[in-house]
Amino acid sequence: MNSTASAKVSFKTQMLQAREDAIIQTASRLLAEKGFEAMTVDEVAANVGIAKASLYKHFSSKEDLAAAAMVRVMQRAQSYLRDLPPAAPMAQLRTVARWTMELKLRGEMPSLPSQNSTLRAKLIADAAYMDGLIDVSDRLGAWIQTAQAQGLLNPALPAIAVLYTLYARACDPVLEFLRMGGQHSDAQIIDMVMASCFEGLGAR
Amino acid sequence: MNSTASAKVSFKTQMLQAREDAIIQTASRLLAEKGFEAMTVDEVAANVGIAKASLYKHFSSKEDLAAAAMVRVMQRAQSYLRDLPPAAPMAQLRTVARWTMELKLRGEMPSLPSQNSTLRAKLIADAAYMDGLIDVSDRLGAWIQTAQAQGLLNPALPAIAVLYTLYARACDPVLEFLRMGGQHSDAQIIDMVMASCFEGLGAR
DNA sequence: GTCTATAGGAGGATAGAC
DNA sequence: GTCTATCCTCCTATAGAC
Repeated sequence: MNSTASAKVSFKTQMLQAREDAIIQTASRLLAEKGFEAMTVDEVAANVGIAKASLYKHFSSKEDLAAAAMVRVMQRAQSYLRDLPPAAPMAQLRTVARWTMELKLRGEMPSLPSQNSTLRAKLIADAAYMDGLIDVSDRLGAWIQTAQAQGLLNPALPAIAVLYTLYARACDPVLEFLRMGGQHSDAQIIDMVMASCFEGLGAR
Repeated sequence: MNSTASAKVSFKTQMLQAREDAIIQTASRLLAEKGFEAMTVDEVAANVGIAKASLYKHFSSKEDLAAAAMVRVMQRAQSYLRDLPPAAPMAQLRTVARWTMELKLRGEMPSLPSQNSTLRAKLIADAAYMDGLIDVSDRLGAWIQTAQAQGLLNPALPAIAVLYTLYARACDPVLEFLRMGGQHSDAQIIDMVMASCFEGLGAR
């Protein structure tokens, strides 16, 4: 192996990696737009600009492709949480919630398959996804517990309910409902959903 | 027409009506369980215990069937709101929110097609559905505005944001997430989601 | 690994007898 | 209106040449 051959392999690998990235990114976007069932592999391939058979060289099934997209999102959340500058737990929770809403409005947040589906089974069996989910839940859970101990969270809510609520708000349809209304900017929409999430619908 | 013939026709009509009811109810349940895309007409027919071709005598397409189920839910909400005993607006809103969560946990609340789908277009073109939606929105909207005037709702939220949030909470995945955890009763789950909805995640 | 072409199968919708 | 049997379209997945 000389350096030229080595560089060539590396370049080739990079090209492949870049293509795979493009596939995953497109899949992620379509997953957010239409959901797993309505998304077709033809559509993903066409958007990337490759033949469907080529896509199947990278991912052995539609479920695999979608799972890769979900893993990508989860890893993105992991690195986001890991690199977050230190702050008070309650502030961290608000920051993270706002970030997920921004992702959602940018069409980069595939909705979690809460409904029974083949994708759901695939994800539960996917070690990378579950590891990411557990890591994210642990980090959020630690902040939640500390914030609870500081008396900053609604005492009627167990930590698990707070965690699930934060996950659900990342996919909140209210964001797109309000955007369809066309009366508010994205920033205003996020402020409103943040307010309803943390302060509640009722007056204080 | 003698009375016997008349009774016979009426009976026959009732049978048809009952079958159509069964079809819609089954479709509604499957719609809640799996969503529109994942639900198959074969499945609905099998669950009702009739042939698929028979189902197509009642509904001319899968979209029509699903739309009928959505209209049914909407009409149910209309009559529920109409028959609600008088109370303070804020109390009404809480009562309605709790009722929708109970429906959701009983598997009788088909999730709204927030994602782009053929069903969505069908519903927007469906007069019965849109009439129901507008009626429900008007009734809730009146309570929301009164509650706002009374200073009982979060002033950071315009009425439309409150309305959309109530709609979204009727389909909140947090309900099923918490149920999957198996740590709480349905009543406790609803109490928690009600608390996070109206009081917010933050302490007061 | 990328392509074209196609197999294979699921599911929406219909034909035609009763 | 209900059935059985079938059509036909769309979509996942693969074969085989380059």
